[in-house]
Amino acid sequence: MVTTRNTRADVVAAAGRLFAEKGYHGTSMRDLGRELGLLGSSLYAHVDSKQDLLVDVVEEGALLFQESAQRAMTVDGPGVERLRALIAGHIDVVLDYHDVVRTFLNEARMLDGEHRARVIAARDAYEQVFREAVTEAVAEGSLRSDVDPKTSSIFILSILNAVERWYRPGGVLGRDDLVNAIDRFVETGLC
Amino acid sequence: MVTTRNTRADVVAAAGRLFAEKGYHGTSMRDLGRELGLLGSSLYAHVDSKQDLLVDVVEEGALLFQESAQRAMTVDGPGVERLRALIAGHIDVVLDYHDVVRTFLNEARMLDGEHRARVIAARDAYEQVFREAVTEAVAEGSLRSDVDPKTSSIFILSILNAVERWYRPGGVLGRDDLVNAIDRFVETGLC
DNA sequence: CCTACCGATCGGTAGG
DNA sequence: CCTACCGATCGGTAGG
Repeated sequence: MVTTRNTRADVVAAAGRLFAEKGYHGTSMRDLGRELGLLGSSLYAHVDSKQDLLVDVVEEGALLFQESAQRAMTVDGPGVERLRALIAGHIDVVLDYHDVVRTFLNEARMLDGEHRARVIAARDAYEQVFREAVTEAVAEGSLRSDVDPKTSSIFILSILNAVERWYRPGGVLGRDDLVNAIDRFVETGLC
Repeated sequence: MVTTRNTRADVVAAAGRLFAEKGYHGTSMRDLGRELGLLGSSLYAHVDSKQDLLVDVVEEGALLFQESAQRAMTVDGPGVERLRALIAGHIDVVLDYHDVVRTFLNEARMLDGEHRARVIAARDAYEQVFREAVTEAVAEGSLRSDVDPKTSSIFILSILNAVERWYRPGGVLGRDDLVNAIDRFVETGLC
């Protein structure tokens, strides 16, 4: 096996892993170098600063969710179907980009003011897509008329984002089972 | 106003605030000293190590949730009432001990193996109380018979724990409104 | 990507 | 709780 040179993408991916596991401030550039088999100082051939790596990882996360929302909104049919597509798409992102998502959810607050503001704006826009799907589903009669789209969207996203904290692939609960369980819980609750 | 000496409890409380805001690794002992109006080195008159402070804050959080669960389980009547008491109690803890809860939820993973294991055990025991309430509520017919107590409890706790991330007191949504909205969402969903 | 290094800051200690 | 300090580690740079 040849040991090949690392690309910037390799460095960002490794940063995502370590930031997810130990946090941004709990990860040193020397830790990151070790993960890639080089010295901490060598990383500066790829990036200008440690903060740059956090920016890259977090913006990748924001982009993944944005793209997922765009795909879900192309689903035609009733609003409740678009809501289900948003849920399934979110779960896909969480499970397929576990480390990026963890860093996006837990470490974005470590960004400097300007970048943090952009991430918050992206997150708000993403939440807005959920609200619109809920609003449509209420209007078409798929959901109860007294449902508040804002609060409901927060509750749905709370369940979706927490998946990163407890779900482990390969268990008895498969991905489709998970999505179905969330759909069911969201649509009919426990009664 | 007299400037009085800090107690260990003051130090732990300030640590909770800073750990919640900037993370454990993002908070230095000098930051913490500044918060209390003294030098970083002076903190060692109160604690043996920085890790001790994290242990104190996180174990306080674990205790608060444990006590809340114990109170909720004294509620007699149907299981669904105990579930509602668990939900209301959890929200009280989250809103009354915001910083402790944030640190408990986000920084416990920074603990060393032994302490982290204890916190995980406490969290599992707490979740188990939710499962039992759901199981009883299913048995008595308050909740659907095909409800899975384990997954349902995780979803409920996902909503409850996320409150720390978005809810701000003093807004249009009061504490009782919040609890009622969660009860409604959990029991009947959006349909 | 390494060598060699920088000033700053880290958690923590001895002694008062 | 402060003074004075410790060795270790931090993010980062110059030059190759």
